[in-house]
Amino acid sequence: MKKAETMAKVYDPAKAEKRIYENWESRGYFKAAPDPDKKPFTIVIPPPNITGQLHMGHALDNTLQDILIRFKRMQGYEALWLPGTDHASIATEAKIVDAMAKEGLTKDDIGRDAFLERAWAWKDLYGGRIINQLKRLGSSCDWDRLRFTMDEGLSEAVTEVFVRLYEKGLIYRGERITNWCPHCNTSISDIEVEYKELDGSFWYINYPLADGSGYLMIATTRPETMLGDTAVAVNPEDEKYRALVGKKLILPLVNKEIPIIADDYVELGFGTGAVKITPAHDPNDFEVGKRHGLEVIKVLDDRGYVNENGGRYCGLERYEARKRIVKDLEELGLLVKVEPHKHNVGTCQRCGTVVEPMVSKQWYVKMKPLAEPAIEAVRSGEVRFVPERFSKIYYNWMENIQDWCISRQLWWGHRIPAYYCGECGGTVVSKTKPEKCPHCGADGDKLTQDPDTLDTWFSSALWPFSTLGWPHETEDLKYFFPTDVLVTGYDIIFFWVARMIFSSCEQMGKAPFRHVLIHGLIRDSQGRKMSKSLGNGIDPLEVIDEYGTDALRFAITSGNAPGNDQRYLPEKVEAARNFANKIWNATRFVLLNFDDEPDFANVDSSRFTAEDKWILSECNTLVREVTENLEKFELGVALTKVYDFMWDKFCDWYIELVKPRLFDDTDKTRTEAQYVLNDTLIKCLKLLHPFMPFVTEELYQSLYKDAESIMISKWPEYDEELVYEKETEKTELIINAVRAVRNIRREMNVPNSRKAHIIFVAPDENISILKAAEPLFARMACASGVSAVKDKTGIPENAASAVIDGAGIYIPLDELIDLEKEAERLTKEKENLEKELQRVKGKLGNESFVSKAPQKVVDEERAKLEKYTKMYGDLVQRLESLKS
RNA sequence: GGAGGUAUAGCUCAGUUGGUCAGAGCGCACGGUUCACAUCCGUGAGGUCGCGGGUUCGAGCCCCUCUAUCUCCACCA
Repeated sequence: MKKAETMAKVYDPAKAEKRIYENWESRGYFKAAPDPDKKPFTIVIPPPNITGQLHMGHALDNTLQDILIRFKRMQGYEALWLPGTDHASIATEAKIVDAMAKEGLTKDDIGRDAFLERAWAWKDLYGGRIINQLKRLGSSCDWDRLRFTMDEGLSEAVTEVFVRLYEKGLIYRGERITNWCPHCNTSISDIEVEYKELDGSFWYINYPLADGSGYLMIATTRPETMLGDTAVAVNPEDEKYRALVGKKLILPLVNKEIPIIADDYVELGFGTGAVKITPAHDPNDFEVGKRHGLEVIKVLDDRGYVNENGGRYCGLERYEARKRIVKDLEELGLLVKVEPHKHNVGTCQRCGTVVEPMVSKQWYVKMKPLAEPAIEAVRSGEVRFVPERFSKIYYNWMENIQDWCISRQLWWGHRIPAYYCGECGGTVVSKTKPEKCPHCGADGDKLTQDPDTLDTWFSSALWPFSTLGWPHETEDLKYFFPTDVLVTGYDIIFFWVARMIFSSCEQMGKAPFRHVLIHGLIRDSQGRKMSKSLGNGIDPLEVIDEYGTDALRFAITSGNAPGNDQRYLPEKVEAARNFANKIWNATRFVLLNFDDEPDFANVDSSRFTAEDKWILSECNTLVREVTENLEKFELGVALTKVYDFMWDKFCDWYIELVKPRLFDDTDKTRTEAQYVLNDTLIKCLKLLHPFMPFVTEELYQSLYKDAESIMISKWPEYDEELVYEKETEKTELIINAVRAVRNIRREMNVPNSRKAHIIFVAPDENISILKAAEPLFARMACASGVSAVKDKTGIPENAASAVIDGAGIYIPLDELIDLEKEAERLTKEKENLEKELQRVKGKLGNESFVSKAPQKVVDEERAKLEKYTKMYGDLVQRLESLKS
């Protein structure tokens, strides 16, 4: 029995995908190892969070990577796609804290060790989930190399880098204002703060002068911080206040004296011109305070409650304190007015809580020296952003970079390798706990390690080399590093891409990858960001269940420009599913028309017909273009080309054109048709495989008896032999003729059941071609017969007609013809042609066009002129004879 | 305040180096039960490529102004 007879009429992805994936995996096709005979091609995965669930962003990101990896693997590269997961310290810790809260437990209740035990258990439980979801996407990662940011090797890399940077003076510990999240209870870095515009108020408050001579009015959006005020500042140029500088104010509610100082920071003409200075809770005020030697008084604790410095407000939550303070000021008559005020408030990226700027002692990475080589790496072209415009965003950030706060008051993460001596108070940074304090010689047990952990991005910044074995000089590292492409969304350029680049420049002396392929977001059908709170997220796994992985992959990688956001539309997936089904049926057709054992050994290329050579040549062009597009990361363009070729050229034309030969057992070129069908289809499947791995594999296996797998088959190559201009012209003549006939019949409302004779009036060289195509016209254009003649004598008057390049077409329709309608139709045609002619004539009549445009373009225009003139002449004649 | 994106058919979007580039899918109209596929086939209608300038022999594509819209960064108490 033929294979095709066992194929269902409709492709069922659910049946195939699991089996195929397991086969790939068990045969070890995803594995990569250094091979001196091959060139490496490496991608490291953006490690998903262990707490993560696959979402559309992952689907897109990983599909793109898989396309590149599969393409390169087929091209003969040693293609490594290195997978892994990220411990995501703050996100994971928050989840575990939440889970514990349900049991009525807090971190402090169970202690650090027990907490970490829970965290690891969590990782074991959920860390694998996302991996299995990635597999359902068809991801061809080398799973044997699965890494985790907190596994032993990567932790070693983290410590190594920390110590190196510290020893170089690029990591320091300092007391500064940091963004503090009172909910997560940790410091966070600048980029972890998201600004949201919120409705707030401006409170205008009178601070009494100490000498009782009046008041100084200030305005604030955070009245509770006044508890920590240690001065009021005015601009030194401000005439209004010049006399007050140096005088004292009584800080209301606290009742202590604070000075009036002059500082440029205060902007003339804004607000009241006087600014309360709270060095402990505002970055600008902190700087002012430093300049003026002001006392730094912290009035809030880590949880956002007023502390003992807040006097009678001590113990109040910050917003509760705000209310009370405003009320008290009002009672004292010091509150002048309240104005509504919209302002941007920093919130915690993770939990959304309003961030409190607070002075605290944290570890920082000094960024300026690290940024410079990282900027240079992009400027020199060592790293290229695709699309290029994202390098601007990168520069913009890198050139204005602030020091990076890397310590977190969390437990889940890499512990900071710093030790403090209980004897002398000295600090030691060391890969392992020192036996003695190097400062005072105190015994090792006097040394206590910093309780804090590192920002999760500190470890992911090392990902491209830590996963390959660094700091050890491994074979993998030598072979696979630097990696080739990093694929990620633009939302993560600062968090990750930039940090990988400077970390790699610093540690490896070169950039970690050559290309950064940036993609956009997948939004909902209305263009909104998919989010949990909106509940508008689409689960890729559900889409896969319904339409298949290939359909999803197709839908999200076609029809959008690199770096642009796209909307998720179910219709798109549906169209993609239909395409998978289309090629399924095309293959089924090809197989149905094979003999049991098609013997391609006997194929004689001299027996190839015009349409054979046409499709071979078109397919050859396709191979070249798709390969070029993929090399340039123009994935969507590449995919569209394969789609158009397969559906339009291959299915709608080539298959239809060869049907007469296939259905006729005695046809002398039948084997050649079978061969070309097979050859073209296989090339197409290969070109399509990176995008739609499952269906292409399934079909490839059907076509090839002993095929191992399409994913390790050889990528098609452009063949200079396969260029057939003459045959292409011939075939296009047939195609255009068929189209024209169909058009006429449709316009004339001729039912398909009514067959009609077709008369072609054509130059000698086309006569035999058209005549020979009689069976095709019969099949494809409802022809009862075809004649091809040199001139119009003898053509019945009541014929519908059309003019194409290379032939006049006449269809005698007797009673069916409506002469007026026919004339109308031809007049429309004529007008269109006139327009074209005018355009071409105008161009060629323009002397500067003829002299300045490339010869090729001019020649093309001349050929057009000739063609159109001929067609126009024919049309005019036809119209005239109609009228008479 | 700074930077960037987008504006093309009713809808969602392509358009790779300026020269058949005015396209696709969906939708719409009309017609198709012959043996690959109705998840299909065929035919067709629909756009002065946001406005206005400029460069060029030639611009959807390059430059400038403007309008609309989105995003990122910074953030004045």
